[in-house]
Amino acid sequence: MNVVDRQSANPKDYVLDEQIGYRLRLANQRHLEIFNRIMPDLTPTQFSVLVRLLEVGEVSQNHLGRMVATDAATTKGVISRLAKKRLVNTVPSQTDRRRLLISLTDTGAEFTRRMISKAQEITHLTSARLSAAEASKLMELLERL
Amino acid sequence: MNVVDRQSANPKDYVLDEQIGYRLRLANQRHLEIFNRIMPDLTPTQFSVLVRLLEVGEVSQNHLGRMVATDAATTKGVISRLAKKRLVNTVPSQTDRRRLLISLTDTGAEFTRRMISKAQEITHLTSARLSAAEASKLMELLERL
DNA sequence: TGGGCTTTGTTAGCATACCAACGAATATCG
DNA sequence: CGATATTCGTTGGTATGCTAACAAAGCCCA
Repeated sequence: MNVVDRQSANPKDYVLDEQIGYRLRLANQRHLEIFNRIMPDLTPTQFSVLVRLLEVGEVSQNHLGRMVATDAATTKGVISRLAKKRLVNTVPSQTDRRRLLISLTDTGAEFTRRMISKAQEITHLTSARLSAAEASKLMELLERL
Repeated sequence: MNVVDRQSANPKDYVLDEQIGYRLRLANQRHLEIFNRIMPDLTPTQFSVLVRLLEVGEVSQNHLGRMVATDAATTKGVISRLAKKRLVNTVPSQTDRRRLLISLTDTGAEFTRRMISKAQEITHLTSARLSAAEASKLMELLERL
């Protein structure tokens, strides 16, 4: 069976539920549902921005976006919503007038530290149906992907 | 170390990159990028709707949404965009006047069958960095999640 | 130094994806 | 039968997440 044969196989051979993309979407959907239940005031993306800021301190908006794998346009929206909640500061850089420097407010830092225990619970609940060994195997495979 | 201790661990113990939710988002992002490259005319959700319709024939809009795990509001948008492309028909049910029956057009059915080989390529490329055994292990773990 | 290239942030546009609220139609059960 | 409950589709709102286009600022190098 050559490549062409494999690719032009009968549509019956293509089972949507067995495609990795579809499965990833469903897994993500389940995680989102858990996240929203445990941490209803933040989205996963907002939370990852806060955690990153706790790790690295002050950074420019685009750089921050790169550090959480969101593009510039998305990052802007996330930051402006976090700023509206007074969790982050946004100040223009003095040395590079293109840059907008983002950092946690005191409230934001305290809040983020408090949320981390909830985040651990979210991680725990998400992989609750797997053993510890399976969960770490899953992590490893996702990372290698 | 009791539960409270574990949950209130030092923030340093929480590494964003090791959280399953974050990893799932990145994996999904990678898949999206591949999908978009190989099948630029369709989104993954649109394609899964088409494949489902090929499997089951005519169904109501909400039922179809349930079969691909999207809520009613999302489904409506997806269907109307597919209808605009003339890939699906939408006709009111005669027996239940609330229902809108969705089915593939002839063009849509032919198109979907043709796209399936591309979809197989997408699945293949997405797990290209894993061995066959690892890929199927990943699928199993995602399914059990 | 000056002109081209790159980076930064912004905006507009599109597609998921969710919730909440709603009217219309149908089902269920007393 | 008739009141109540459920289901169906729609709409409006919010948040990601992407691309493309743009101006302003900074960088690089001839």
